[in-house]
Amino acid sequence: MNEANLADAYDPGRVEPVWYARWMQARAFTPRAATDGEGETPFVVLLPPPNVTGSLHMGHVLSSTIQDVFVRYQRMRGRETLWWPGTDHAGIATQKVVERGLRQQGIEPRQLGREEFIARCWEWKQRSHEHIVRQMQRVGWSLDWEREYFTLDEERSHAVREVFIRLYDKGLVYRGRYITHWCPACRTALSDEEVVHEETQATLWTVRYPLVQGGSIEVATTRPETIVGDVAVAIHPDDPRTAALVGQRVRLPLVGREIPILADASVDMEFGSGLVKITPAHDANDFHVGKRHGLDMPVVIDPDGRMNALAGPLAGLDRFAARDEILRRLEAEGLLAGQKPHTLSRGTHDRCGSVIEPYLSDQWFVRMQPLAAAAIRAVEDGRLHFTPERWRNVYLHWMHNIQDWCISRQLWWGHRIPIYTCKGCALMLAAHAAPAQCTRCGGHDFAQDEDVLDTWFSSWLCPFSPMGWPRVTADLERYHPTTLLVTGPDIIFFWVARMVMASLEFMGTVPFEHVLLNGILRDGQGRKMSKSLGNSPEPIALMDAHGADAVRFAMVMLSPPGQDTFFDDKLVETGRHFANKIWNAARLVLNAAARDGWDVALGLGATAGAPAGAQAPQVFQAASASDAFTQACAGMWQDAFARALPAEALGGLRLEDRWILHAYDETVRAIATEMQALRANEAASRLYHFFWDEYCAWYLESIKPRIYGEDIDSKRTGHVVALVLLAQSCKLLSPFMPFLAEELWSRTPGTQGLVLTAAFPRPVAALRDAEAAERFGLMMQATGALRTLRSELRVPPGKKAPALVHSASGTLGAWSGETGELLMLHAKLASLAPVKGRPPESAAVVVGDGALYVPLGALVDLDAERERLTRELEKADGDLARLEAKLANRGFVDKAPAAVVDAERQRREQLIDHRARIVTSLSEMSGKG
RNA sequence: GGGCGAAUAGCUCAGUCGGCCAGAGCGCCUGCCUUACAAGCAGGAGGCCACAGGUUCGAGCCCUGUUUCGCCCACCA
Repeated sequence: MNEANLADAYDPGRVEPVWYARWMQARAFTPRAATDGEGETPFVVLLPPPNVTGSLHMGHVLSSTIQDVFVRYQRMRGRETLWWPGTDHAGIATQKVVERGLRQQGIEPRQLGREEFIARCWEWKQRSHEHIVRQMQRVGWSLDWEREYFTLDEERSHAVREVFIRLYDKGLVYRGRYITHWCPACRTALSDEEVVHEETQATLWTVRYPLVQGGSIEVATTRPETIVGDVAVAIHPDDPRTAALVGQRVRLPLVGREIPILADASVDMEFGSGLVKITPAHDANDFHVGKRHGLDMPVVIDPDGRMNALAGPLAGLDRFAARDEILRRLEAEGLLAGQKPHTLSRGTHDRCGSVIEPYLSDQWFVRMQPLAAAAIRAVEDGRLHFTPERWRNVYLHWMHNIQDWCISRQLWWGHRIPIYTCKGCALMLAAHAAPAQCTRCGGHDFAQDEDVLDTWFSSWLCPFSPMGWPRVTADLERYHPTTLLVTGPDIIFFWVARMVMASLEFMGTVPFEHVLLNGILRDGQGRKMSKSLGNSPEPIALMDAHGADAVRFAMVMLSPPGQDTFFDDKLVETGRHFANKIWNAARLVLNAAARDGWDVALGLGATAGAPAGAQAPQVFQAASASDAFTQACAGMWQDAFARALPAEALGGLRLEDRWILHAYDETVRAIATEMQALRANEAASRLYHFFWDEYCAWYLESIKPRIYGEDIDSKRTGHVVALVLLAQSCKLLSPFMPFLAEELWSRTPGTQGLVLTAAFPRPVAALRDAEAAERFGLMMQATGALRTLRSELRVPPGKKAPALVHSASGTLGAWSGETGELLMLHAKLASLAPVKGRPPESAAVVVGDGALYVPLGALVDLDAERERLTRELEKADGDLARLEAKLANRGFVDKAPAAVVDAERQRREQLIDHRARIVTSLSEMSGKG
């Protein structure tokens, strides 16, 4: 029990902090054998490992809370459930953070040396890890921390090396000198996926290249600074100028070097001047031209983005400064023939935003096509599903057009490439450790590759590396493949697709059965929430302000699968209000029962030992310590939901009891359906509606006279149903709002253990009661109509009005008993008496098979009432006309399903009746008024 | 240049198999501090379901086209 008191207003800050530790203590997140007939296959979810140096952002909160909802739901259903946590070493991100920290201390990272630098990274990782784990626990995620891994720990490193070695030996990993994306700020190569392309306004310059034989040609370029790296000028073979130009040479402006003009079909004749400069070392397209024609490939830019010695007068300048400089010089020499604005798609590094430099260097690659083939089949033959389904096409399109994966990074923090080169004969061997002896020359001296692997080269093993692969462990056999992966569509290529390939290659199975893509959170302007934009609210601060449960509920309810969500702090208030509502409803139910004394409230004998008295919350606590009481309650809960309520024992269920139990059962069914379809948002909505509108607004209001009244039987039944449904609601709420659910569960008598391990409610056929649903529905409808009437006629809220009821069937049976009593309560009626016809000077409400009349007395003027009735008549006429037209349409009557036609006919009868009674009311009123 | 998504109340969004009068939260207006809750209760206003055609007895939903916005992919210098 927490310090929060049921007498106080809800304060999540006092309720939430204690529970996570209790759950851990109970080892509630480690998988346990299935119960409730929940099959043999465990429900396994892999947490997308957050960057260890990062901190939680709203995207994590959304995605992982959705996971938690499914995990908690399945766990409560009785399925063996495992949600596997881990953190990612995040190569570039972490290295940059540590570098920045060192520079702030005046230390230049590269001078520190590799080993020392890595040691600093580990220190930083240690601190950072603690921070992010605390954050994850704050949100309440039910992860099995006993199985936590780190993508750079020893076991994962072994798996990474093993995978590299196997791929290398199979010829799927190769080293080569190719153009790759290079980040000059991070001084490393990148994969295609790490480059974001954006449309940019640039300039297309036209530069005059003098022909050696005299005259000149014009060449268009957006990158004049690379002129120093040009090795040729290309023209399309079909260009009419080809015959005259090919074979000629031009003299490079400023540089003076002579280069050939050659023909290549990749040139677009329509673009620019139809002549293109070829810089193989600094342009991907030019690289291919260079390959085709066997050209030199001089690198003129250094890894840090500055022009190198080959750039002559530009040497030492940053590439953009060099651009300005060369333009100035070209201009001065009259070689700049023109310039015009030009939009181009420019690549930047997704981590640091620097403009990518296409760069020729030696890198390691994974040959992807052989791996992709299996990954395509797995989706095409249905072993792997996407929700929403359209993402399947995104995945397949990428797979079909897959490019080789550049996996080497010129960094220190990461998995060092397990390649050892013999210093004697240059033989390269892939191995877990330095080989003792060279297999070719017998040498003993080896040098390990200096580079590390792309972070994703460890992440793509997550479906099996946490389980100890390549060792065959019990966990590997039991929990691979996993069941569900929930993640954002932005990492389908980075991660999802690659995991599929890795699992198929090394495990022979898909890594998971379902992929649920959650939406991306956007701010009010539609921008993706990101740390760099600073437009993402700080989740912990949000939880401090509103409670973790509130944030969780809001995120889940407001984010349908695969749809981007515009997020606003205000949305979280919906969750906070709901939490508050739940708390207050529990206060009402628990305190009311306690006030009556638990023995009375629950029909236990006076010997049960539950003290009665005024100190409600304490009474409640003391009561739950009583064994006899606890057992009695527990039995009752069980009876209630295993075999329907023992109605007689409770003194008989009243209409509202039967109705709310029916509504509860409907909700249980709906939630099961929605969860099955992976629509957690819909499940949350159903729960919200049930608890707020049905349980609180109608049911609890209905039973107040009973639980505050004198009739013991009636009181008792009300208490029991209210308490039972409170307990059941705690279970329903637990996946979504686990802290509050746990707190209230612990305070509800008869509950045992933790709610997160309680059995999730299942539908109970015996609770269904169509008749109660119909009668209560009628009462709600009449209440609504009477309330509107009161409001429109300006009856003071405190004033109770007498009402008369007329039934067309003549029996008045429907309104004579419980229905009438409930109506009097909700519509604030002083009395409800039968009447044959419409009394004079009364307002009428037409409902069901009869009408309700409220004598106006001196309350209102008749004109207002006449006006109101006239409006209602117009509406009825409109409805009727529309319906008549529909039924007069032979096409509809002949072709629509019989049930639909019947329903419409029935509705017409009702409407005719309804209208007639309005007309009667009006004419009587005219007669009198 | 290709592909995908969105367009529904003032705002943010649901709307599942085409079938009652299109819903919710927030905001707005009116009235209520009614013994769980003013973080609340009751009532209300507010909609050419982007536009134009089509299919159908019937369309927010299916088809075709158009417009606007967003995203992804792509080696036009």
